[in-house]
Amino acid sequence: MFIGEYKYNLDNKNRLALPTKFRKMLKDGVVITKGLDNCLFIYTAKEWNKLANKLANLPFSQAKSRAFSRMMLAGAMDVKLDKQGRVILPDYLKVFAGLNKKTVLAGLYNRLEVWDEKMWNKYQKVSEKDSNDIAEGLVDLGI
Amino acid sequence: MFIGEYKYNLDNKNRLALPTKFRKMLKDGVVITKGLDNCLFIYTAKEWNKLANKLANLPFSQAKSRAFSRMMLAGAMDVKLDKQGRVILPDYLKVFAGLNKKTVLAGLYNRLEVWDEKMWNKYQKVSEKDSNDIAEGLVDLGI
DNA sequence: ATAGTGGTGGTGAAAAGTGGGGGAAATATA
DNA sequence: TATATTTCCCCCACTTTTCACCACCACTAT
Repeated sequence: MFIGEYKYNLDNKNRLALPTKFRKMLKDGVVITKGLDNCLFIYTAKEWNKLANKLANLPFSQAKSRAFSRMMLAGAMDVKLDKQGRVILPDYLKVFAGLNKKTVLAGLYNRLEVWDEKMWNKYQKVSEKDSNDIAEGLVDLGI
Repeated sequence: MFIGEYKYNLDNKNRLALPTKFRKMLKDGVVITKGLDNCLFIYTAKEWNKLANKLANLPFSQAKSRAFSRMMLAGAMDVKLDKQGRVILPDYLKVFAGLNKKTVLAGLYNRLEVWDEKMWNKYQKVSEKDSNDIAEGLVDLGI
């Protein structure tokens, strides 16, 4: 599964390289969707299907369900890797995540996250400062 | 199934192109109807039948059920795709959804939604503000 | 030092988006 | 009823975009 932090450049054709060591796992294509904290989530087809099946059964009569589905489902896009291990990012995802040239890919076990480098650094800085406080709150989760 | 966000132009003959990757699923024709939040819903024949059965079984003794059924059933129209993968939108649906030239198609798993681009952007903006609520919804799904 | 691997940019062919014209069917009118 | 006119729909064509493949450069490891 995915761990680690990787830096890549988004080229002017919106192509983003995925870390070499993960490419064999991702060769059949991935699903990229809007994540939390202004980043993008990348899932394998398998992991995505688990998530999508839960989402598919939400009732469209509830306004909140609709908003939720529109973010996660309409926000998603399944893409294939080219021979160099790159994916093409749709414009709307690039805009959503505020991506410029320098991006950071972060492995979070069952997903990869895509961050604009500046936002990543800012987030890191804030999180480091608060990490002690954050850790205190994790007792409830058994950590 | 349908995921993703796609931009298309509605031409001056009310023709709307459907996303290329979905056309093989839709080649036998689709049902377009009035949706919620001022957009249109597009279903395959199969998915439409499921929905229509549910609607038909709503208790017609309740005014709200009747109103909802009238919107979705009387609002529906089955259309075929031309050789270019386009459908013709009836005027009343175009008016209902406030469509101009620039439209957005959104994949919501078992349906496609048709939005006027401006309304879509406005909706997205509002939803982003509610993203905290949406994130808490994720917890309920075990995500 | 050299070979191999990985990141990045470019190019050409194929496909997709979009607009228009022509023909058939339908309706209206004489 | 026949003819003329209009509307609708199908097909064709052009232009733009996309995608797959190729090539180059840099860095690393043997």
